[in-house]
Amino acid sequence: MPVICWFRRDLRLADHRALHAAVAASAGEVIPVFIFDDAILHDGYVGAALTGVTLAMLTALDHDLRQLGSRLIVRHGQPLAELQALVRETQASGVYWNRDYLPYAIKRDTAVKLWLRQAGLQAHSFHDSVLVEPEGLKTKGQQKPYLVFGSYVKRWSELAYAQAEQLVPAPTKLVPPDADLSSLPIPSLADLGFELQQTLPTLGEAAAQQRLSQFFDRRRSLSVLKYDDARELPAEAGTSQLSVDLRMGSISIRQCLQRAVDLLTEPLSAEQRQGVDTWIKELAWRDYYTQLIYHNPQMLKQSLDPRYDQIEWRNDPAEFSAWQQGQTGYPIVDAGQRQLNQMAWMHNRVRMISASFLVKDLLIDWRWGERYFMQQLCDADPTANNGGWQWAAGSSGPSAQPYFRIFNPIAQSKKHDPHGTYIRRFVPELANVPNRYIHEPWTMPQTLQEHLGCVIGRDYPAPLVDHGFARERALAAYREALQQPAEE
DNA sequence: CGATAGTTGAC
DNA sequence: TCAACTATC
Repeated sequence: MPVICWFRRDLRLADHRALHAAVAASAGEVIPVFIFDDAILHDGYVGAALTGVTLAMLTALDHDLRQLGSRLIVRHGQPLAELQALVRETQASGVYWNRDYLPYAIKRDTAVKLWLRQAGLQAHSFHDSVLVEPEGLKTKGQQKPYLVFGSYVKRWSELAYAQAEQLVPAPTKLVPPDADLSSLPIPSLADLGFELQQTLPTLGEAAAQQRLSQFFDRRRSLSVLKYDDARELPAEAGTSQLSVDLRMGSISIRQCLQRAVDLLTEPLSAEQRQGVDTWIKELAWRDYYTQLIYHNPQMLKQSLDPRYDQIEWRNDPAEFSAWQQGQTGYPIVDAGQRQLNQMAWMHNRVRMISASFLVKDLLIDWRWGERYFMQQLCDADPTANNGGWQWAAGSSGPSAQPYFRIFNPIAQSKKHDPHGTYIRRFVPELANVPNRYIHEPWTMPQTLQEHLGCVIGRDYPAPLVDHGFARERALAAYREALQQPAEE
């Protein structure tokens, strides 16, 4: 009897636990299914870039399945109803899937599991998309979920490393679904009501494997061995570029960790070892935020520390618009926002600078920024994005980013883009501005501005706000909100 | 309980 | 040094 393998954010064949188990249970008679869900597609957070990524990944998955003699069955509707129809049509004995930990997904999957059990069918869900599941790691004494990353990560490694030793292979052959089992064509973006200007990277499992190999290629000048320093430089390609693959599951998180752990067994300098360790820590952040939101689902809508929702945000629409378009007058912020608008991706260091600027300098509610990033980023992931924004706002509990630590966009720019390479790449108006002025072009003498054809206020915006002033304003607003006890 | 520490900072 | 607080063991 066939079984259904329900693909969601795990669009690959290698080290896919639900697929592996489904193949074993059915002797390869697996119905691979993806269901477009309007509740997700039109929730106001999902943008053209993430949707485009999903479509490309599905096309690649279908292609890869066909290499094994099978094909992807695509449906569109309410997941429960669609699965019920598919079970009827295929006489499947059950449904297999990898677990997802967001509130909507939990509710959806629980309903599916309940129906399957009541119908006497198999319901099998798997630990797959994270290294350590949210219930898998609690504090020692009280068995409570962790709030502090440092404490979490101390005990995370051992559990995570054990997972990295348990990879399962991709199937080598699959029984094709019945020829008359209907499948929708993979839609175009326009079909789904989206329009995408940006060019996306090459996507799919093969592309993901290539990105992983490149990042771990010791011969390349910017491999994981240089990650500790190189990740801070937005002008360099010093990051793994795997965020989109980890978002859609075109690569297995266990395989990522396995590569890193393998590399650590080789002789490495202290600096190289630090690069690998730091990257592994980034994988831990992913699990940390997953469990934080799993145990505190309200933080998707509110600050984890409710006092931060008492901040009197200014929420100026014109300033928000200027930030979105990369017209704040702060070159590093504008470069970041324009990179986002041009590439549907932004370097992580600049995400932090830009987020801090929106929240602290402009005093705009972090949720506005969170939503815009979700709509624009090709790697948009509710968990990582919410975690990152709450961190920038300082609002996620016992934060190591206290509210009085306010990023200075000029100092950050000098430190992480010292030659202005990144700025000039995305802000062409500033291409001819000398290094001395590139981080704060409004300090250029008037004659130089005119000589360069880069007059502040005409060719490039004057700063939206003075950082020194904005810093004091933010400190006052935060102090005021935090002094008051939290309202219910 | 008391001791210790808190992603990536700024002034 | 910044301000004090809280999570964790």
